[in-house]
Amino acid sequence: MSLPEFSYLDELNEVQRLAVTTLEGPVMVIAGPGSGKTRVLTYRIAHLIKTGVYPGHILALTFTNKAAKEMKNRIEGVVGPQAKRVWAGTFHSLFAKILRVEAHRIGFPNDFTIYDTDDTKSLITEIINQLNLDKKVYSPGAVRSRISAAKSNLITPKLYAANEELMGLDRMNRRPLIYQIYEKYVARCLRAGAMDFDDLLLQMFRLLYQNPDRTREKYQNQFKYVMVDEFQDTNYLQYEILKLLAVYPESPNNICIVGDDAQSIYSFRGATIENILQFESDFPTLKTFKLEQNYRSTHFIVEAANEVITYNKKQIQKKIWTDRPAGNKIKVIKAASETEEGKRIADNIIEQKNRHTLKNKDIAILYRTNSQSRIFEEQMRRYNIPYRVYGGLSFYSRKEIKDIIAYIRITTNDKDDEALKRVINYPKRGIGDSTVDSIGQLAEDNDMSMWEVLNKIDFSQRTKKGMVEFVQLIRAFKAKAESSDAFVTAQYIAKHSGIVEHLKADKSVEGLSRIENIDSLLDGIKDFVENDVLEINEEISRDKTLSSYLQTISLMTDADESDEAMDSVSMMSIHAAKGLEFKSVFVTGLEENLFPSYQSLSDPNLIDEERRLFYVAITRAEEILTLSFANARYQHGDMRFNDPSRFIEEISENNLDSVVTIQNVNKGFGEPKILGAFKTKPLMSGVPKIDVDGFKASEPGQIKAGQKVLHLKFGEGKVINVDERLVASILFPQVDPNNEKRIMLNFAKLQILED
DNA sequence: GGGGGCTATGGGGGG
DNA sequence: CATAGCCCCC
Repeated sequence: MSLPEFSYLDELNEVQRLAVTTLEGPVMVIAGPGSGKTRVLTYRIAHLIKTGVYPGHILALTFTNKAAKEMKNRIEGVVGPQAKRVWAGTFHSLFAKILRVEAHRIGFPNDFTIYDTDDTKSLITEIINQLNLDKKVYSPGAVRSRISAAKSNLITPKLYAANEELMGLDRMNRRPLIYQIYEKYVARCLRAGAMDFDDLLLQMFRLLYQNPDRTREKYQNQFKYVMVDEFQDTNYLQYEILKLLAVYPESPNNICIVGDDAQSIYSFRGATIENILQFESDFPTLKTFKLEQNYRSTHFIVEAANEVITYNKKQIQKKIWTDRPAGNKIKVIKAASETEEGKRIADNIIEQKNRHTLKNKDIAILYRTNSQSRIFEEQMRRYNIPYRVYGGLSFYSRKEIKDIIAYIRITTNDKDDEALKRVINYPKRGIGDSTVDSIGQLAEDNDMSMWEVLNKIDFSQRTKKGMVEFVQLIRAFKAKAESSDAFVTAQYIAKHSGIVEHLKADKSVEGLSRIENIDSLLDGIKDFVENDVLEINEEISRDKTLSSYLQTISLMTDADESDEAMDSVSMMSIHAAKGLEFKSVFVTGLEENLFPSYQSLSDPNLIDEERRLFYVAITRAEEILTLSFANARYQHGDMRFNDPSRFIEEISENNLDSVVTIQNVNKGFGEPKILGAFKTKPLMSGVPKIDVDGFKASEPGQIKAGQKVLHLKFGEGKVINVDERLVASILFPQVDPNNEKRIMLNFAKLQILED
């Protein structure tokens, strides 16, 4: 038992307690799903504070703002209101807040604006046009991701042009001039006083790197203890920033990272598991703790997760286990079409709610791509099941909201050309595309912002009226912002920009809801001004300007607005489900070409990432896990017939609800002609008959390569190989004579027949 | 030069 | 199925 003031330590298991109480020096916590990671993070911070560390000296980087908020609330429960002084938030939101104070040191205005993906693409498109390049070859999306990858790896335009590997790849893709677009893009962002998402990291790095004496030292002293959650999803740049903060002569290296290589699902945006390996070699005195006990899920679910992940070769060795009851086996729903998939899931939800007395909010439907949500929404409405869709088109990406925001942006930062382009002719005031283009060209040639051009150049009579109108409008907004608070200004902007008026002309349901959306945006701003919404840190939460508001919402994601009070079924992408848990989870669309996605099929590394995504999906479930797939679905406009996902087959029948899978295999098809078109591959080719009574399992350690063994489901097999994790490759000729199965010896029961 | 309607094309995950 | 680009009319 601990001293009364440390009583929270009694709520931890032994490894958790060690991770919480090892406060000094580098620490790595490898935390399996449901292993109490949040609890460890929370108590570790609480413990730091309880042992005398000033809360404002603790930096805690989380994956979502919501996670940070929850963590702070829980810390507050242990140590009281001083928890508010902890610096907790996402990399992006925290660095944005720091840059709001420091950006002038690296050539940006402190009230820089944040370009979202749309702004970035639109700017890249403009540059492509200015360079007279073909938009079909240089597709803005592809160019953007090359630039993003370069930034995430600290490759400047100069380094890019000098890098043979990158340049060679671009030449191969017939896009040799990406480096020029990159160079121009960087210059344009600087000129516009704008940072994109990658810049929030990159400019933070530059700030620390280029100002070693004052600024870097200041933040090194500020953040005496650094903690990073979901470290497996950080990229090279993020790690380099962490090193600037925590590694310096005489640094105590108080850095603690928490993560799980098996849950790394963001390599597409530059995250690299290499960071974990790098961390081990950068900090040789590192203490590592592995949290392997799963408190979330029942036995069958944990076992299925373990089975699936063994198919990935590269992993940090660990084994997740649970002492929770066996629970429900995993059910597989086979549907004829995506519509039927939706219906059967709705049926199952109703049944589960009755049989297991679940609430709607205990249930989640997960999918690989956001576009799959539509069908589920339709069916939930049909069955009167309340639901909420997370992700996809968030509130702040609606057109009417972006329009108002664009006016606010141009008001707070008149150099923001992307905002200007968005609203200079909305509502219509007679300024057409070619006029806007020529303003853009003038701005480019004179190295000034479009706003400056508007203020300096005389236009032809024809467009003059609209132009003068626009300039005076923005000037009035700026004046209002000088004298009023964010809410009053925003209200003024909404009213005088003409947007609301323009929308009122539209009497349709959509038109009305757009006006309602603008109203709720204004409510949000009012709330921001009046209530002390604590984000990140108490000391910097008093900034109530419009530009501070803009930064807050730019980094807000849908998950951050989740409404716990509502009792509705949650629908979201698997990426968005990371870190969440539900009593019952449906993982849908389990078909080859969809999950795993067709883009991943040719690359084993991408398949492994898809598998980790599947691993994340199934480990969200506490008690009930249901997998579903459709034989046929509309993809890209026409009907496709996909095979069931390989991931279903990677779960052994031990853990599947065989009654449902076997009996339903031939049920539920619509028209027979669909059946004929669907080349079904049986989940298991043959089911050998085995004498169960005579079976006697051998010790896992005794299984060796070359032996002949007996498995209760698969029959006789030959052991090809056993690796150090006690995973055996075994060929079961009766099941599949061509492919070995990977059997986890600690879970599967095998009897040695012949040595 | 600006505005509106029609056809062609392309489509992952997210801060 | 949504957006961009194109064409035609004002």
